[in-house]
Amino acid sequence: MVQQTVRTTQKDVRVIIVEDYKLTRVGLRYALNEIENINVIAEAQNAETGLEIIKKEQPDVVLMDLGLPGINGLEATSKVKEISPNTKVIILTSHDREEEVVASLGSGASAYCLKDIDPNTLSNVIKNVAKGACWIDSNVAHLALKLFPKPENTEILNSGHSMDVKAKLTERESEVLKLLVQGKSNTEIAQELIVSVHTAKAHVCSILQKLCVDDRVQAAVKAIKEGLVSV
Amino acid sequence: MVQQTVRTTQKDVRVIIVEDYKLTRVGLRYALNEIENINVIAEAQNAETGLEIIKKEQPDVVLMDLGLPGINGLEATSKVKEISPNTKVIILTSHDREEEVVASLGSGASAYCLKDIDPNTLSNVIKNVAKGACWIDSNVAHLALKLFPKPENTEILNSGHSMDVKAKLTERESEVLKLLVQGKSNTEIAQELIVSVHTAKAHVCSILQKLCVDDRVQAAVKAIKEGLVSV
DNA sequence: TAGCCAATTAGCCTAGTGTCTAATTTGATA
DNA sequence: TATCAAATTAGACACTAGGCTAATTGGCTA
Repeated sequence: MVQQTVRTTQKDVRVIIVEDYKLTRVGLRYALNEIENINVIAEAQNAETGLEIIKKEQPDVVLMDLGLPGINGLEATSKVKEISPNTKVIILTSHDREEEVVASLGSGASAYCLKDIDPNTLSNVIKNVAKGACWIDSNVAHLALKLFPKPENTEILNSGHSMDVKAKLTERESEVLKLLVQGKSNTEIAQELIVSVHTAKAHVCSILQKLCVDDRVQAAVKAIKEGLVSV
Repeated sequence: MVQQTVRTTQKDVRVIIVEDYKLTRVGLRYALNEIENINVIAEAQNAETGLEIIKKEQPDVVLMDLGLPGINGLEATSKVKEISPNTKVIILTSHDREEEVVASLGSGASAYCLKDIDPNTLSNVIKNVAKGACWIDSNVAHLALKLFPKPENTEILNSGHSMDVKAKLTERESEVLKLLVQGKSNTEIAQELIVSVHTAKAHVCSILQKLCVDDRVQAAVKAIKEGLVSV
């Protein structure tokens, strides 16, 4: 099978590899340098030296191992985004633990690949991530996707159907809920909305009833989980 | 440029297109049927008929437009995951609003593409999404990525460096925090851990101090935001 | 026009919260 | 061994929260 890709004016994606195992490093470099439009400009076997090079070179993409000695891949990823904000980070690891996937993306990574990825796919990922895309390996994607809040009441989006179970909050109640999630007390909410504490309490009370929860902590958690407020 | 892909034993990815504009539908079908290993088995111009076909055919992938008449693409995506859980949904739209991106992924979509995607990339996305991967278009990926909690204290993951600002929670405190986020009162926490209320309060108190917050609502919100607890 | 609902306010009462000081036990570390 | 941190418990105190009843106002609808 032959795929013809027409990319005439495309400039090279400049890549740096940070990986402690020499064998993997060399293998990666070899595989990627076969690919047109990808240029591995440097390698590092630990985060410290990797960060130095990245600061100097400001590459398009960094391939980052998670299990590095010293500063680990996660911390390194955060640092990369500090010292070279336009550089995209692709995590390349053999771990498939949920915490690591989520933490990686939270640290600023744009992609998460397991090491058994085929080189062809990896090269496509590199090119697309360089442009800003996000990619998560098929073996762990579900772990990341389940984090997104289910839109049960995003009024803007649904066409008036469904909206079944939960009674909609009034506009005022939504305002109160937002402040509640910010950790404001009833007194603070009252001050912010320029109403009496009694009013604030009344709103909170009906929010609790509508969300079917017992107290404001549960209300806050539910609001975040279901995307009722923008976190 | 020529990419050689070795996929001898790969079976076809069965695709259904749900899109109201005939022109786009036909164009998509034409473009995708050019690609090896992708087989567009049906089209629908609205969600209702699309869902019927999907229920019957149980395809590998659905290409879903967001702006459908009647049931919209988001609701349709949720329904797809109900009637055919193994079918992956790729959102194909021209919208780039944050709410829609997040709501799509929350509704069960595995990928979000803008309509100006090049067919070659789309075909790669289809094949990889069919295997379980997640893909987000370069123009909107940042909107989704910023949702992931920044891991400021994921002990398991960091190598002992940094850990600067916030004091680590003890094991017991983490347990308490977890219950707190579930909306449990101090009394309930005490019962669950088989300790006195005083103990529970003591733990909560030190959690508040370590997280630098004033009350348990803020603690819960912070815990969720920073991924200190699995939601 | 009558009725309903959102929003507002008030008082009251019980239960829960957060802070403080103080003390004991246990396991790990220097 | 001496010391330290974590976990535990207690009492007390000032607030805060949540539930209840009740009343007023303004806007929308049957």
